[in-house]
Amino acid sequence: MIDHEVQFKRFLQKQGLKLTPSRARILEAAFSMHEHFDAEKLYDLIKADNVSLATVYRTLPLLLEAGLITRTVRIGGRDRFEHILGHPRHAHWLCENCQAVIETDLSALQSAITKEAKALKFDIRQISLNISGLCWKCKDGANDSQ
Amino acid sequence: MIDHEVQFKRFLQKQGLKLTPSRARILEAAFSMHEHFDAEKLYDLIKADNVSLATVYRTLPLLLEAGLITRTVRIGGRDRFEHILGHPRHAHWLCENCQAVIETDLSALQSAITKEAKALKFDIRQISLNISGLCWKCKDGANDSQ
DNA sequence: CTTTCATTTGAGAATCATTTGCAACAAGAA
DNA sequence: TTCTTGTTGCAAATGATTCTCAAATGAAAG
Repeated sequence: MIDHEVQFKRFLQKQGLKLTPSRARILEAAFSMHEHFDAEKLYDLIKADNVSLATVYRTLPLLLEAGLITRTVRIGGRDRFEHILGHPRHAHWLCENCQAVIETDLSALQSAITKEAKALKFDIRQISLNISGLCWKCKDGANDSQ
Repeated sequence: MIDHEVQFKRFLQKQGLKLTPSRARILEAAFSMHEHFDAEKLYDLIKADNVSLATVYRTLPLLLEAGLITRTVRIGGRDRFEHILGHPRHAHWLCENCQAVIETDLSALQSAITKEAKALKFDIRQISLNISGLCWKCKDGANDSQ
């Protein structure tokens, strides 16, 4: 059993839940994605295995709570996620024109945020830094705004 | 005419649009709120003046583009906004348990972000730093998770 | 293996914030 | 006035997410 599967199983058991085949399949699919994904994209990947979209939606919050995935940007009315494997904390730069998503390291900000958290006595579960605007491509020439 | 109204009018004219009574009313309502608000809350405030919810939804993006309001946190499936007046950039700390929203200054991070933007040649329109987790109240005693 | 009992699941219906289509309007230009 | 273009309220449409429910499954104990 792979590392993150063990982690998920442990998390589920702590809540009296089980690592069912469907859940394992969803987890696997999530970790097979090396970019952002949304519920629909995940579903496309596994619907052949007879896993319903409802179950995908039911499992996503569990993965979130287990700390195995994070919610990142929201595009076109859809929540996007990404798994944590090899994804150190990063900021998302979202171009309003071409919808491109650029990622950058967050470590420069990390310490400032942690310090603030200590002052607030806040227990951080997730940090999400999204900066929207225009990427270098759309900023100059491509004035086809909208 | 108030300052932000002038600003909105100017913005609209630049796109060949007009500052209609409905739009002015929505702008006014948005600036009368001194906390976060969502479309519905705004609508409640002005429906007596015969402004439709559809127009509220149509105007929100305009205010956003004009830089007069920002989209902040998303709670209960609803987008929340806030006007910029007297609201310097800040982070939102969202408690997953009691849904409280705490705001803190962003200036400590501002420079790091600006530096990164320069490197990326990215034209920043909006910065949104949301940190979710547990506030000091819910972190300790209140273990009524979920 | 069988019973028990809580958890899970797929399928489809239901929700609910947000968008859109449309016909009536308003305002400026010609 | 007439043409054109943007605007609005209303109602209907959309679309992601959630819920319902009866059937299936799983773990534990006999």
